[in-house]
Amino acid sequence: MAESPITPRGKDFAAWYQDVVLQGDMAEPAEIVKGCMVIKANGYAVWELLQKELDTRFKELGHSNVYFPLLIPQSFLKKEAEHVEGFAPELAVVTIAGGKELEEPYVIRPTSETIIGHFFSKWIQSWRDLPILVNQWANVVRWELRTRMFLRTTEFLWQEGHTAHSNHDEALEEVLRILDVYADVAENVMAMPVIKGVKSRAEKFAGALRSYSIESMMQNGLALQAGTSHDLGQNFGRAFDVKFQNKEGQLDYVWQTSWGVSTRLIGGLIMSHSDDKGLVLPPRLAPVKAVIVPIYRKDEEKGPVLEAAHRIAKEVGAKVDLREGHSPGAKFFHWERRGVPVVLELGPRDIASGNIVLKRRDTGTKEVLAQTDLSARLAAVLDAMQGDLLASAKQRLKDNTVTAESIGEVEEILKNVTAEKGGGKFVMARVKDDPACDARLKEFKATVRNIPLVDEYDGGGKCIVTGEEVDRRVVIAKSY
RNA sequence: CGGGGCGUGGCUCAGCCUGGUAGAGCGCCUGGUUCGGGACCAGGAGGCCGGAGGUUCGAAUCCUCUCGCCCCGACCA
Repeated sequence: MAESPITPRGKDFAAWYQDVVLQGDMAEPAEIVKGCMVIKANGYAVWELLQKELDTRFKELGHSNVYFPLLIPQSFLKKEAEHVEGFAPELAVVTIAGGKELEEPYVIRPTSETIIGHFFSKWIQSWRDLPILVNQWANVVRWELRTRMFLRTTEFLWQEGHTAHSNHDEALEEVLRILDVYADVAENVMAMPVIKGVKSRAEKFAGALRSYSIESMMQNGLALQAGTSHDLGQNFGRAFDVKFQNKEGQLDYVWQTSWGVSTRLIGGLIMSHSDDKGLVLPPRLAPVKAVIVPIYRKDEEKGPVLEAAHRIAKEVGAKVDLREGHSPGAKFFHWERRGVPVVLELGPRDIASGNIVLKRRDTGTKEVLAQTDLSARLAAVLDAMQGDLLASAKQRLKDNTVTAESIGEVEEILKNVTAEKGGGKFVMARVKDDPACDARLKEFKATVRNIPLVDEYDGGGKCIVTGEEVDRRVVIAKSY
């Protein structure tokens, strides 16, 4: 047996991840463009499926898609004090265009709150213009120091929703509604369980009043922020003079929200389910759900096998691997690495018996069934796989979540955790929402991931850093 | 930007110390035999050794400069 091209998870989780991305034909480093990647057909197809799931939900909630410019006047970024401070280090700036130095440089958008604020101020005069609910599918650029494919690249794809409301309650409702959409897609489409919560003040989006996130746990126990939804308050309204006249005839600044998920989700998907044999995709996000590998020795076997393969493929919506010059074994490995949920083997023996062999990607189990039962059985298997992937991810999250009662205990649990070696945990401990406490955790490279919206633990008690009373435990972890 | 490493066929690398006709494995192409978990045989294509300068009769190899990439640290969806 040939050596696997994939580093086992236990040996080096980071190397394993790279191998799975590459071998699964999801993406490859751009090389010639620092920190960027090429998303390949198999990866982009997953993104398209995710886009469809999200887009449908956004539209059901009344949002419309729009598109704002990639280039943003540099001065815009500076209008919101916290925002510029947060993004300044990672901006790419265009200073020359058309062969001439620009009077005012453009930044390539790292996010679009500022330029959208500008247009909101033009569009909004009255409470009757509100709410505005828009979303854009776009690319953004953030000059990151350390990149990893899908998880953090210089350029990435995402959606950013932007809404404006006449009061804070309504804006906050929007923020939480979207957080629910994200959690729904993560759990029910991606089979990736998440914890909904509020970011600590130290970790919130630059310019937001509060940020909310969904956090998930990867197989190495590291946390991944899978989506964020921001309550921007009136900060951008003030910065961009987005005013409206309310029912009482008074001028007020709008209350805004913004929210996004990115191609990072694909990284999360990979690190949630894949194994040492390669990519594992939940059926709902698998571009190809089943592949038939035809098996034949002699020419007189080839005809009937291919004929049956095509007929069955049509019936159940599978793809037939017709490549010449590859043995069936090589084909099995090929599709396995690419995360196809089900591989169907069809050879002379099956033609004779009217059967077909079905192999499930996640469990590796094989079953022989009558061709006539395949359609129903395939649907059931895909359904079961979707459910089982979520169940096992939930179990892993549960198994690797612990409580701690002192800062020393937290440090002891997390100090030796790395992306390569793994061993990460979600440590539930009481920590006050104070940047000084976040700083204390940072001493051993851990962060407050979020403060869960739903307290599933034992309520309030004393902060392990300051000793002050807090009302619940927060999620502490090392993260991507 | 600090510390470490690396640039040689498409990929992974050997060769460099001790200068003398550019190599291996994988992949690719052709033909044949194979095919129920990574097939085999035969033939073949493919490289100004990252770039520039220098030393030398002669440089992948020695010297100087340069460019780029990867890893570790400080920032982050």
